[in-house]
Amino acid sequence: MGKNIDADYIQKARHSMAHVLAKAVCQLFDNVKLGFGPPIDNGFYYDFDMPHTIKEEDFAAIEAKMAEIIKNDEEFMYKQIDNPEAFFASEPYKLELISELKAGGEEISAYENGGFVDLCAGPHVESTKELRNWGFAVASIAGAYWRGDSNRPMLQRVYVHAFPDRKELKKYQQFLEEAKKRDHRLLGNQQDLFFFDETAPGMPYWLPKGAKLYNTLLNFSRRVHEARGYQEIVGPQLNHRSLWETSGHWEHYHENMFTVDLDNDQHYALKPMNCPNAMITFGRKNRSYRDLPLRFYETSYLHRKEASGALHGLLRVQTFRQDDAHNFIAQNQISSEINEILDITNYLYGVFGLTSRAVLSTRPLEGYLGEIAEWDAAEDALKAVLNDRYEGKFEINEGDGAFYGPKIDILVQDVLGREWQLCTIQLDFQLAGKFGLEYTDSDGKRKTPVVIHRALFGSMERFIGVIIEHFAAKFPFWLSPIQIGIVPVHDAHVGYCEKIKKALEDEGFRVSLDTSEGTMGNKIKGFRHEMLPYIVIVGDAEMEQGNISIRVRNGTQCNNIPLDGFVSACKNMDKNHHLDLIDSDF
RNA sequence: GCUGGUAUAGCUCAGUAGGUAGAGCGCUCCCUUGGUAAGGGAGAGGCUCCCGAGUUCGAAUCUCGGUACCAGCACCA
Repeated sequence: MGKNIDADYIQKARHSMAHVLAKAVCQLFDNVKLGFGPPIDNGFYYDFDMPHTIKEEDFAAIEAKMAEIIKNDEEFMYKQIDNPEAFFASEPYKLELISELKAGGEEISAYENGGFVDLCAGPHVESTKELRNWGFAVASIAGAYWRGDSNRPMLQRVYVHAFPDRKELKKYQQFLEEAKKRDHRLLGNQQDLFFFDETAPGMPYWLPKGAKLYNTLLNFSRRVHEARGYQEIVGPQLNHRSLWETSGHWEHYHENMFTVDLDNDQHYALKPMNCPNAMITFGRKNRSYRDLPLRFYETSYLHRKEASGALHGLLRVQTFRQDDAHNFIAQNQISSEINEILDITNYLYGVFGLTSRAVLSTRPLEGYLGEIAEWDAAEDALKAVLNDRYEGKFEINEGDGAFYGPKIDILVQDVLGREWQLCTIQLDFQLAGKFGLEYTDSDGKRKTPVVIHRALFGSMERFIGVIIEHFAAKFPFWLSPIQIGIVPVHDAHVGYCEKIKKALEDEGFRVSLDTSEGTMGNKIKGFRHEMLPYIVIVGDAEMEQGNISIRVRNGTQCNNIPLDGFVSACKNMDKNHHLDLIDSDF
């Protein structure tokens, strides 16, 4: 090819291929109106508006037509259009863009390949010839609002996977297969962790093993926060609407709240967030500057009514718990407190082997509350902290903060390189004031505290969904719902197995002994299917020597090792949250 | 909420121009008493084929409405 395949070239080629797709679709179907066709990470898409509804059956024909166009060696040529409104008269979406471009004083440019002209700023590859070795496949079809606006028409979006050669496409498709196997909904069902019922959409039922996982994680979070000076509180599930009016939720968040209307015309709502009750709790007493930072940790159940199409396994639910806290601080404690919170976050994510990056969202241009000077000071403080911690490598989303204060979001990458937003740390200059909260400063004056809303795992449900996929349900020892399975070679060994089980349980481990009928091979199969970290196997040889043999989840076999050596290894993994299983030197 | 799709045994799925449903795995029982991911044989499971209404002599199969789920969009922890 002789072309330099760098990221820019790939973008250019994908975008060129989007034109090929558009041409193919225009040739195959009648009355096609064109929207946008940009390149994306795994290829490109193009939005169409047309009477024919594209179905999966159409994919092959589209691919064949695209291949034909590519084979034709069509040159991409810049095309001067003197009267774009006339030229694109039958393309309403393009006309909209043209008028906007003109209003912005920008040039109207178009590209042509093989007689097909599309409004486009370019650049493109020289000819479809360059796309000959590319691997591409129509991936899916979906509805997408014109310009992402739910009030505007919905177009048909065709997604195409496209890579510089067929091998890479294949590799990407295999990656998708792998991701599919790790889908937490699939694994959650296979591993008996959780399920959903039609009568409670978006509200998971936790099965015994899932509940074990959930509680292990929650208790870990509790211990970490307690050690860092957080105090756990538990507020009510249901509050009278007057509370939500004070906090502003009744006005701004009503659509997302499950409300309860009583016969006596009193109205309540299930809490969608913990903050208002934390405010009430702070206000219960006179507070001194000596009490700050005051950190209330809370993991209550939250309920949020979501658009039906938004629900997605554990990653988007309607009832969930957070490792939530509200930190009340003085103005001059912002830096130190944010630093402290980022410390905890890094520690927590490190335990799971998750890497992360930070995004700072700053003051919105409109609709923000408070003084600009206060915002600027806070943003400078946050930038300084992030600069220090991430060596300048963090993103800034200008104007994307909440109306009440700037925020830091942490995005986490899992082993497959996919990114999830879990953690959010939000400064709030407004809420304490709404509740009339004050503390007495060292100079005797009454001051309003700054509040930090922060959830580090985010929602426990979403976090569990992410780590199920991250670990492919092969959890580290400390987190495994069942840590050790025991298999007797035959019935005569059951008594010895029971002794081992008791010894392990006395040390606090979660153990399962299979005394059912059936071959040991089947029992081992069952435990392996459950992804248990260790399977202890004992028969005559082990009984004689008072030892055990272990089958480690990674396939390693350790024969005739002392029980106490195994126990201390397990204790070590539990205490230090080892990511890997110890498989030697017991 | 929007666009398109799916809804049949515990799981994965097949099926019939509309005439009271099948496979594999799992499960149960019997035989096998075993040394590390499926030993052999037999059998049970759906009788509302997601729910409701309609068409029809007859609907799980057709039509309409609803619900849930799936792929996206929008929204979001």
